[in-house]
Amino acid sequence: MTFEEKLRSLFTLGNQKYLEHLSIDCIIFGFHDNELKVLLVKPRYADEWALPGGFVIKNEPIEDAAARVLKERTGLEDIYLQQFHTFGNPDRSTKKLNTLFLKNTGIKLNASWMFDRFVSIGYYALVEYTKATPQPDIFSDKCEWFRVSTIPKLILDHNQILKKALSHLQLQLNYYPIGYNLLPEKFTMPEIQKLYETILNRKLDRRNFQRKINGTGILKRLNETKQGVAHKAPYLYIFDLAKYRKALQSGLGFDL
Amino acid sequence: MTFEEKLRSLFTLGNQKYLEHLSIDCIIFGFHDNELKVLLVKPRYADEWALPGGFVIKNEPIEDAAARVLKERTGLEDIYLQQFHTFGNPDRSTKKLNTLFLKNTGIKLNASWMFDRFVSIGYYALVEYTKATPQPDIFSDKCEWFRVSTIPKLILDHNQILKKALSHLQLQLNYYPIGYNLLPEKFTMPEIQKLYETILNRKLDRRNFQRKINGTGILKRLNETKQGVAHKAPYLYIFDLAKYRKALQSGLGFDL
DNA sequence: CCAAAAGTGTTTAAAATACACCCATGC
DNA sequence: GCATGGGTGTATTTTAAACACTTTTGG
Repeated sequence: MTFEEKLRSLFTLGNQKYLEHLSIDCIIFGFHDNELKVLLVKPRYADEWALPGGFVIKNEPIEDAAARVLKERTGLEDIYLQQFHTFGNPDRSTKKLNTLFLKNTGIKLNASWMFDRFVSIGYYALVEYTKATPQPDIFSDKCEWFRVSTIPKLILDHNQILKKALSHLQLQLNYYPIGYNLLPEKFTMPEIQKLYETILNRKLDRRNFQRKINGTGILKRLNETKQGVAHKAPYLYIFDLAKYRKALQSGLGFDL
Repeated sequence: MTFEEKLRSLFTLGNQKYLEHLSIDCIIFGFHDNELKVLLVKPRYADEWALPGGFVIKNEPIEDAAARVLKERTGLEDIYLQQFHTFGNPDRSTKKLNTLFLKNTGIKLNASWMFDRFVSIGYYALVEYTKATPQPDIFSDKCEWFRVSTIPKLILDHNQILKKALSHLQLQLNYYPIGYNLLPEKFTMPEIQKLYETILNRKLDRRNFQRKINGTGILKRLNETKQGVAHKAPYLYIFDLAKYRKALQSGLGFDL
């Protein structure tokens, strides 16, 4: 199938495969250069960027749909995805965008399920920046990381969605462990602290942070230090996966 | 329109008015006799009870759809509704129930949008038990309050949905004020404490509770005491609505 | 040898918890 | 008059927050 055939098929027959009116938006967070990043796509012919999204296959659990979107945009699997809110204003429609898109692609269509209003279920994921290989979707020509601190105006209500994901994540930090999938396998205490600081957008006390994070038992210190760094070499840590997973389920009650 | 015509129309033409595959479930909590109650409906010809639900009109915000469900089942308006989760397993279908229903109503249909899988957005509300007038929907013959502590087996995943609503509410309790819409206009300190105890399902210390709830500033003590009660008459309180609403937005950070 | 970052404990303040006596009312 | 529930304050424990000096390494 050519690119154009694929597109035409999606616009005309997509509703045979997917649930109409329903979409998934994934907020894919990464952490790099001591900054929190989020993965965005650039729809062709559009001025604004967008959150990666997708549709729900008719017999597919919505969690699987979210995981599918994540995999398609990053290549990553088995990542913890957190549903945080469903967005359903009646003006959530990409009709304009799609019309522009079709016009530029030379496809003529009067109607499509894709012109309708969409209720979108929001999920966020925390992934290891270096392991993700950003891949644009069929509507987009780019897929890139953006610093959360400098997000441009996005399509529709995507800025709001991102904001809500972030504040949900900030709350979540107090109850559930994060970092696995987001940090390299071995990492240092200052690194994980900067991750927390970045997400919370404030400084934390080194000693207090260390005490608390150690108190959760999700970290194991190795008898290695990070090599090739200036100044004193920090210890390397890894996650204790068993305890990490347990804490994901039952929470770990501490405040930062 | 007769009842049967209404029904037939809904099953055959409902998808012209409503978004397909999408429903709303409302967990309507009330508080009475020092117990937390939840409003359930009994679908005709079914063995099990269900959460009150509804559909989303094509040009309607999903929040409005939830408010509509709440109003239709209780008569109540302007109640705070909290979206808490969206449920989307592919086996969420009431096809069996609907088939049984149609069979018993003498309506013959081969297909209907109502036989499909539904993704359901969950909202919960806290309402004043005495002000609600339970009203069955078109599919149901009963609509009644149940004690949260003794909920029977419900249809589909409704038990899980209720459980999730409750645990969401319990967490919410630490961040946002509750009680308005749930308690009578004037209420006593022991009453609101029992409300908290009921939701959290554990005893709280009288004095500590009083200190904390007063610390939030959302209560105003009246120069009246509750009349016609045995023993020492407790003071009456009302909510300071301005502060209450402010706290609803910005949170009030205390733990119980 | 010095600047820059990491390792480590203690002190202080705040918050949560535990706890006991007096008061008013209906029976 | 007594049993029952409501009103009120303090002492204790726990938890969070503030804080400083020593160690290591690269330049």
